[in-house]
Amino acid sequence: MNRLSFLDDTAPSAARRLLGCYIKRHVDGQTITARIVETEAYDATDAASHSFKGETKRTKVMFGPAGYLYVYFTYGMHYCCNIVVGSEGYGAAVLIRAVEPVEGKDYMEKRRGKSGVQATNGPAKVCQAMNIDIADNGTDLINGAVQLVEQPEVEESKITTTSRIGISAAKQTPWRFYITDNPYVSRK
DNA sequence: AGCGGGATTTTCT
DNA sequence: GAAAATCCCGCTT
Repeated sequence: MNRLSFLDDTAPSAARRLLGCYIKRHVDGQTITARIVETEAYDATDAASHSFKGETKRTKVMFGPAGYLYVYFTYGMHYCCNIVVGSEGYGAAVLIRAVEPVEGKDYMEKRRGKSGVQATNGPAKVCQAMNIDIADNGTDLINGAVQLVEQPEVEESKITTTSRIGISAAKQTPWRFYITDNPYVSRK
């Protein structure tokens, strides 16, 4: 087992557990670190998930083992990144919807052309800020240019659970999680 | 503060 | 050919 064994869990459990963890990005000769503050869970039983209708070329990474990065392109101009969770062969992942800059805040604000919470309070904003695109799809989160660093679990009492944003199917499923009162959360 | 539309292209039917 | 796990800007209250 590796240090990311906590990802081998159901998508909603892993999504809760990922709150507070760090994403480290190695790019342009520097290290960028961000704390995950908002997530959404998707799995194969879920009509809103890319994996719902089975594996395709696009969702191949989702069906692989946990601990890899799943990046997809959408709306003709945006990338969103997910952390693959659960068993190999089962399509599940957790969307990173918002992060709080820990290291390299200037780099992120410069790439975004925005400052403060506007730099990283949305899934496509996170990717733009951290310079993540389709070339990073399938990255190993232990050894790759994008890494996941486990942090102490966020207390259940500090986590808010809601329905997900921006989907048309399974709108009621309460699989969105965020750190209550964190200013970088995309929306209440 | 809230609503509505436009941008822009990959992916799957 | 339509939809898309979004963002930004402008217009109206």
